[in-house]
Amino acid sequence: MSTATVSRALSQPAKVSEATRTRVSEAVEVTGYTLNQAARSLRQRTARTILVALPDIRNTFFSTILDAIEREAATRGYGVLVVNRFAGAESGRRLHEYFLSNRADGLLLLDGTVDLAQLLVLSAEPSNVPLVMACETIPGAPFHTVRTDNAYAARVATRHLIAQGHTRIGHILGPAGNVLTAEREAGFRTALAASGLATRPDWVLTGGFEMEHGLAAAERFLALSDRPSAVFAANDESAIGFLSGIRRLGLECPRDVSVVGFDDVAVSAHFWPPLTTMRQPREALGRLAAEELIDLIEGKPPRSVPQHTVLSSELIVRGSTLPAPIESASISVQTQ
Amino acid sequence: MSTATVSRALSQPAKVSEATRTRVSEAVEVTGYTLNQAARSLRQRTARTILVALPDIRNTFFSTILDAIEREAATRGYGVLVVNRFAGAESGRRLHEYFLSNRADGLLLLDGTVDLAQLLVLSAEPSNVPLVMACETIPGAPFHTVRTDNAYAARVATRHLIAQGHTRIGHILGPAGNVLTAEREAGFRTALAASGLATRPDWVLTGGFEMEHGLAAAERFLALSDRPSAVFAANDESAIGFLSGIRRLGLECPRDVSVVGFDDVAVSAHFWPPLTTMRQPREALGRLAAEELIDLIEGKPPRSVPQHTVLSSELIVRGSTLPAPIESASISVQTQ
DNA sequence: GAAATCTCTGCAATCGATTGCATGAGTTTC
DNA sequence: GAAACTCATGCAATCGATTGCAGAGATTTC
Repeated sequence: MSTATVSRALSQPAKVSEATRTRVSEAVEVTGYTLNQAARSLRQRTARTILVALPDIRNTFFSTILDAIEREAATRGYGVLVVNRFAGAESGRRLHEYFLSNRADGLLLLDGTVDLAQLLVLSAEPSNVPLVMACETIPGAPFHTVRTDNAYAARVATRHLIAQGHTRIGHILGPAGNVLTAEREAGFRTALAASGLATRPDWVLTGGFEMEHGLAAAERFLALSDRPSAVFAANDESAIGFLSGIRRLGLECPRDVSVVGFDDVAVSAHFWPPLTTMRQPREALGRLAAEELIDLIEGKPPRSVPQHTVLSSELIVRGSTLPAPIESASISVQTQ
Repeated sequence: MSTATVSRALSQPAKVSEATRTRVSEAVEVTGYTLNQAARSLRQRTARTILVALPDIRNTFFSTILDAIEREAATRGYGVLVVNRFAGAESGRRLHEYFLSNRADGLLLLDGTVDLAQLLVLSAEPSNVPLVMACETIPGAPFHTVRTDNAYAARVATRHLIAQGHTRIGHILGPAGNVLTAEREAGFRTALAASGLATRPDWVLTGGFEMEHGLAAAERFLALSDRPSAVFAANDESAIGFLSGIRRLGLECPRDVSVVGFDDVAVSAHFWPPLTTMRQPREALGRLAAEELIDLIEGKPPRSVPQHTVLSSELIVRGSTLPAPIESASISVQTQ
């Protein structure tokens, strides 16, 4: 029997006779044959692998999404190559190295701080690398995206504080230069403006997506002579760091300040106080992004126009937010 | 110029003349040539990729280790394929699929619940897949390992409670069938025995490595008529879930019960109360495991005897443990 | 019953980088 | 100056699965 027949028996069973198929499977069983993926990749110009590039895998937000991506990819027969801490000077070279070298068939990019020019080269002729951005996107870039409506969700979070009577509301920013930071800050400001509330510059604290950033923000918060009664943090990690910081310095949440986070990572429900937060549909984000990318790779249906999937987040109210204390409930005055 | 010369110019620069080398690099620059990894893999029977199989990437403990692995692999020019939720019925087939198919050159296994027979087949003739186990190992299995001394660390954690005067000490187990669970329980029991303390069966609570498990353990803890004054939890997640659970049910740590965790994940320092815990050197675990595996793959030096690297953990004392309350300090009676 | 059609299989080229061997040019040795 | 040697390069085979094409045999059509 020729190798051609064996190949067909394994890859396109419909093309060979019942008898041959059986003989082949028996032989495979006996000899323990396995396909050489490298040879197939070389011939088919396909790797059955996707590359996932993310900013920080240690962050639970991303690791949950990676989990979902990996599961979706596995069910469709794709392997997942992971590149962590993607942003930075090296990212261009690394992209180049991975693609056009047949290691991966497509790129799932979870990092919005990558040089757009590099990405455009990659996704255009002649390489034409299928590319999907998820979570963090680059506004206006011609790629398929899967994300949540961060600005709207930030508005919902802020409105929750306003609905509780807070009028003095601060914000802990995400990392500088990150699109999520900008979107969430914009939503925060929109919500305040819509209620006729002022945004005080010194109540918008620089921060980041890690607990240490929230901790540092707490120190600056404590140093304020006139403090807000509520704070919206750009994500749960910074909220947790912030709570940790103010507690060390003698304040208590929600007695002295209400806090809303963003993401609803696993620990938020178990923290003390349990964290009120915007829950992002992380499992769906990862799954849909992987689906989208693999559809693109497999070219069905051929989509020339970038597809934008926007999922929505959900407000989870827990113990870290309470109605504003009486002395600051001057809301009735302001809304007249 | 022949393709052979180009190949040599790129892979073994010493073998070609200065002039040719320059011409090749110029041509590469101009044409934007990149190596086809699939072709190289096919010819060299090498993928420059390692496979990392782990039980749960969402767990920060593992995601930090994966971060370290990825960094080490990247500096040595290796890609990282990730397979999550590895254990279970499918693991045998998946191993088979990935290896012997030239997708990866070696396996870094962070999951001790995989069928040993399958692994032995994989690592023996004729496939000879390089294999390193890290964190979770299989006792007695002939593989290189990188891990911490869990039993000893558990003893240290328990001794810390004993040193604070606790005599009534409970334990929240890890997941059933996990080697870490067994080692940590053994260390716990050894420490108690060494101090002449009894182990009460109803104080050893079933648990797991997730917060929900700690939460469930808290309910069983609360149901006890006679409770321990301190608890050693198998990891930080279960400790956090436990703390969350007892708080919901009206108890307070460390007033009513002291708690020690294991791992020192990022949130433990920021939790309330800040968690006393055994810090595992996660970065080193990941880095050394990756180094070990790649050395093995590259065959230098050829090691026929499995190498066992054992790192040590460090007790981080924070606010979740306090000296035993007076009424239970009947230690003087017991040690007489 | 001849022609047309269909089904299955084999032949051989192909993907692109690597590498053993051979060759020719240049250099050293005695 | 001939022999021995070094060095750089090219030739051509190789890795293993896939696939266009062709041909053998079976089946259907008129």
